[in-house]
Amino acid sequence: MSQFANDGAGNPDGAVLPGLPRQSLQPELRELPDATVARLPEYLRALHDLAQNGHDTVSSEALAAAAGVKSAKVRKDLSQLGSYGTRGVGYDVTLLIQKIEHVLGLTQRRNVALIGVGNLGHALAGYAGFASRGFRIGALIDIDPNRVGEKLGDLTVRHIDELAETVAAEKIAIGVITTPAKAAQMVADRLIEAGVRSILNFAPCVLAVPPGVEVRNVDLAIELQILSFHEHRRVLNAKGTQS
Amino acid sequence: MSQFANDGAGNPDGAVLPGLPRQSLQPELRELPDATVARLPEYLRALHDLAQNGHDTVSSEALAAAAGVKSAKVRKDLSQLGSYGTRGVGYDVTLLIQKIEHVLGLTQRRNVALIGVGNLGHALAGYAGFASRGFRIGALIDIDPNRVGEKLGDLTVRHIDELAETVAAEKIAIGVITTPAKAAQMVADRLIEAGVRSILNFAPCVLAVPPGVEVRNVDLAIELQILSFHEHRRVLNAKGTQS
DNA sequence: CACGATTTGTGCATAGCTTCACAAACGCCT
DNA sequence: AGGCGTTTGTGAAGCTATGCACAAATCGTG
Repeated sequence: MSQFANDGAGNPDGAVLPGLPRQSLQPELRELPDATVARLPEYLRALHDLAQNGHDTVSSEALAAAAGVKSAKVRKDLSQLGSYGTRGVGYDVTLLIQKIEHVLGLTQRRNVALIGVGNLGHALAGYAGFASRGFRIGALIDIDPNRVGEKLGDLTVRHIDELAETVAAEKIAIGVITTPAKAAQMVADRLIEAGVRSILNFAPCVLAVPPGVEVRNVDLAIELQILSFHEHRRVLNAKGTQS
Repeated sequence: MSQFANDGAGNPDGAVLPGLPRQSLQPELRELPDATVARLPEYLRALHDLAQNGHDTVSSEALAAAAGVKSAKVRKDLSQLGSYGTRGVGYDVTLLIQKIEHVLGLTQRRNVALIGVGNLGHALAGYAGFASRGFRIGALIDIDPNRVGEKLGDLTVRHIDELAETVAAEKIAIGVITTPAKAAQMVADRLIEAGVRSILNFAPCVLAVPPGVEVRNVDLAIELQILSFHEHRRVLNAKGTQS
């Protein structure tokens, strides 16, 4: 497996810096609930839509509708940022966008390396949504010599042995793993060794990483299986009620 | 937007059939906590790995390690299934696999329609992970006449106007939306009208759907933004402690 | 300037999830 | 048979997140 203890990499979990106080401190260092952090990007997306549609201000009610949550949640989340809405009016859209982008650290563009240029890797490399939301794909990496050298847009696929140099040269902050599962741990280890501390893992496996490294997993089959459960449950319930 | 009230489509939420009792009933109809349902697929993946490596039984401790969670969680989750582990020994791997697959409704293969055959759609169409985990891509749909007719593997891209017939003919249970955001709501409406009640949405937007329809959202940019937050936070903390 | 309509910010209750800790159950060995 | 080490299943405690409900603040208008 790996030289690291398994600290439970994954989205559902995540005690974040358990030693620190949740309240007070400079607003910069205040601990934010994970659930809130996960929703801020959704608000941000909604706010950008609203801004595009010419809204200057937005009420928690309206923002909640646009983001698919309840208004109380919005208010509580935003109050965590020490945000300045004005009572009777709502939130200033552009101000709120700035605030959220600041908290999420999106004021500087972050460079992403994509490791594994197969099916999914290709798709992500060509996905415009990254660039438009504050990220730049700064490197494409693979282990297959046949793929190395291939050009995609203005990037050339490089070999994984050049990972460390590439990470340094391109100031890579985030590694996206789109390799088969059996290669993923090795890739993660190398990324971490190269100094990367944020990993988005599409491989269907659990990565063991040392503390301080943040992993988020996206597993498409798992999503489908969860849907399958509800689908299945509907059928059972239907049978249950009709008898 | 849509004719439906926004019920808060999204992963973090989801009150599931609030009216029903959580306990007793036939074990088939017992309500399962959402958090548990979300983890069952992870256990399943780990169990398949273990089975492949020749393990006959597994302790909650070992399974927890393989799935990246704590052992108490595993035990509680599995006890929800009324699962039969044996004390002093652990869980029978193949039995547990069967049990979980049964609960998730994976005993029958489910057919998936993929709407939006762009970058990401192509990648998913070619992704072997679906087939190997109980799903079959039964239809490829697009709105662009230039893409309609294109062949991918043994499937031909069909026009969205044929969606309803295709859903019926191919017994589609799940719709996967990989269109641009502005088309997603329309696609969702059509899917629902055609009888689909489970949607996996890759478009960066909130879908409004009527009650009884299950939506799961996967937004890659959001995952990156959450990572960005932690990255940013690390820097702030470093500055905070060094002064 | 006062009033009414609106909307935020938040204390509090509730619900849901996680973790601990331990008794009960099991297999194995003597 | 009995004792020992192991491991499950679960009650209870603690923690996090959600949602309600309302006081405080703000704007517009007469």
